[in-house]
Amino acid sequence: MTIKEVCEEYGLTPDTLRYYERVGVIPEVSRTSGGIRDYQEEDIKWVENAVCMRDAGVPVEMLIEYVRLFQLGDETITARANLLKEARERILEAKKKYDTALEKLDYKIGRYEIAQQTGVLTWE
Amino acid sequence: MTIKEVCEEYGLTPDTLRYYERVGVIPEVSRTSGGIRDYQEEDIKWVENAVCMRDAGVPVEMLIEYVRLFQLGDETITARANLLKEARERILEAKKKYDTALEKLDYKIGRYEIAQQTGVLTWE
DNA sequence: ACTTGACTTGGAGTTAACTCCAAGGTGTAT
DNA sequence: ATACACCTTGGAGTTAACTCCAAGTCAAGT
Repeated sequence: MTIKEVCEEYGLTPDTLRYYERVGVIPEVSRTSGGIRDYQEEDIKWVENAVCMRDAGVPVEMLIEYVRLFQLGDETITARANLLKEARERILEAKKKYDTALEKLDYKIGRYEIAQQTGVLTWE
Repeated sequence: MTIKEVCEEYGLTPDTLRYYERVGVIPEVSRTSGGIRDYQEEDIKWVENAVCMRDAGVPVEMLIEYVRLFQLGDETITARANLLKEARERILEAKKKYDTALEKLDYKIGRYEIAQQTGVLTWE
């Protein structure tokens, strides 16, 4: 799979994918004899994972650390597990904040709905 | 209320609060005769709102636009309502992605839990 | 063989959202 | 009235995460 195809699949730009590889968000990608990236299933799994975690706000730094530990082998299993748990905690925290904001927004939007009938936004 | 007190209350730095005011994330704050910020209830509501929305990933640009519209008065009620709805949609989208990531993480963490007993991470 | 378009690298540039700094003013406690 | 801590502004600097660019290589079609 070429870099373009992977990008289309996951909604990234080639620059972003190359950047991910360069800084270690994903391990080095397989190449053709000519040096052109040719993503294998394994590579694509890493990409998918990176996209998923980035979409959930997991910092690039954390993904790099995970890949680094992964490449060190089975001794780092505990460390990797801890990293994953930290990521989960962060996401849960963020989600809580999102819910607070949603409540606020729903309340406000409700008030605006009424205001749009009357043309005036009352109280507060 | 001084800038420091507000900061402690909401977990911001004075620089951030002043920045919010400067770029218009919150309207101009009340001052003492000497020119020092003295946050009134009204000002604090704006701060609270800004913090809540920023924590949910709503971009500064969007908050600025909301404040701008607010200051234009009741003609902008529909525009403001639309802005709020857009913010809500974005947050809902983000939350979905967070859930996807959480599922993935929970699955992985489960596998790591097993791996930690055996010392080896099998399959995949 | 030649054109064309996509790919390569290393490095520089951009954007959003702060964060820091210098030079000076304020205000309360000795 | 003089420290002292904290406040002010305008502007510059930083950080994370891309994003763009130049100069060159590769590969598919004619």
